[in-house]
Amino acid sequence: MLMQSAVNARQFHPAVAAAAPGEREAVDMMGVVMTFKRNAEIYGENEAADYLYKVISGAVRTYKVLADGRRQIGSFYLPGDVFGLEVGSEHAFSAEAVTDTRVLVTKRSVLVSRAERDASAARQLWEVAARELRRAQEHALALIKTAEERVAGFLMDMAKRSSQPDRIDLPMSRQDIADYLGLTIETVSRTFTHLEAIAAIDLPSSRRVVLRNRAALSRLTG
Amino acid sequence: MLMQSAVNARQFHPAVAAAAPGEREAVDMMGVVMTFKRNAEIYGENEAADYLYKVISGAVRTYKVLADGRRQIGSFYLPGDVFGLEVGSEHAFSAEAVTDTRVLVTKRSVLVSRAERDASAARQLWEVAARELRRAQEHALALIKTAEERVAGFLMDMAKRSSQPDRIDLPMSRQDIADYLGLTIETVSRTFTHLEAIAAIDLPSSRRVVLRNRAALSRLTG
DNA sequence: CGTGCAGTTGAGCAAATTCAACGCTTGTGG
DNA sequence: CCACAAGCGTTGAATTTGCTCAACTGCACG
Repeated sequence: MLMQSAVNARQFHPAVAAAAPGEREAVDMMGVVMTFKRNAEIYGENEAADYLYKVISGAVRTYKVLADGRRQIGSFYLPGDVFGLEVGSEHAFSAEAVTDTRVLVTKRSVLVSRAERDASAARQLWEVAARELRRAQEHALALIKTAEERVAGFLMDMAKRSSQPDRIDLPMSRQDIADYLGLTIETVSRTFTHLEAIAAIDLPSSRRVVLRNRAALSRLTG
Repeated sequence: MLMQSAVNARQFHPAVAAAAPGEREAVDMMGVVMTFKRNAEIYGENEAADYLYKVISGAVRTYKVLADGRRQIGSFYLPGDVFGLEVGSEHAFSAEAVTDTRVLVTKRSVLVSRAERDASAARQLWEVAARELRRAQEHALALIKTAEERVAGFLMDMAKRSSQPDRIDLPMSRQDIADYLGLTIETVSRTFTHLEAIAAIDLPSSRRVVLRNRAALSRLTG
């Protein structure tokens, strides 16, 4: 299988083709596993959207940079999440690894042509797009709220996606959170501190959050 | 055709079935035309999303109301725009007519089953979803910007969708615009006035905007 | 043991909101 | 036909929220 993907290297992601054989690992016939170091670019805005990605471990952020340097993070993707599906032929956002990350990479055309034959594959593809739409809608909804509501909502969302029910290990920096929520790092930091002060959360370390009072937190959500 | 839709009333929108024959008009086999008065509800959040709507004339807003009464407008739909397509089985937003509005209503299942046979119909359906996703992403992007950037961007967007190149007839109130942009009516009003003061726009009346300096406006877009 | 990065905290400031008053248009009833 | 109420929009003043600028801490890594 590994040898076969070497033979078919041209059908995979450029970085896959370039990688030495030992750096990639075939998982099944649906794609190859790639690893990205912290902050490494996975793809760039306006690049051809020829591949779909599924996070195996680590975390990914998609983002845009405005003309004046402001950065807007579109989404964070955690293990199990699929990203890179675009409505057009090009990526609308850039994607980077937040931490060292392993992703399963599959050629989009393979999935699309399979979807044309297999209704359940088509439905899966639709599901990915659907999730993306819902995410964007909820993100827009969050951005009309106050700083405290945004941060509380972010934590609730992360908790829901976390493996442990009430503990969150944040893979991303305060700057990442700020750029996702449309706030400054200072405001995010202050809000974390404030949420700790009112006993809604605990902050054993800056990247670890324990939900101490879910009810209070969800009341702050707006 | 009109009589036939009367016979098949059960497959149409409840309001269609309830309407007297003279109040609806069949356009083609894809659906029936319905009219909604200013501020009339077209569908509600959490209702079954069994129909697709295409604006013929007028304007439509989709929105959610938060627990504390704040309203977030998801989108405005102008003639030619399709709305009501949801990723799940229920509407994520409510929809209302902004002004007296005529829409073409089609049963979703009809389009879906056609898409299963006809690839171009499938592509059209995908296109509608794609536009919706792009819209939501751009909306989120707009909401991290300053008030002036949001308003300028909104006007540029409306101008792009307007029939006349540099003149916009706004169908919606300042409150609608404010709820769409995540601002207050006062801030929207002040920003309009300010844009007029710097000669970026003219305001012959409160609902009419003339773009006087597109370059200045797009510079303010961020 | 420094150096650099990430995060926190404080003080002052700018942007947007809130509260309030007022003008204009529209529609309605006397 | 006029008077007046209601809705919409604008403007002003005070207040609040979040941002900017700046200093400082803790920690990891060379």
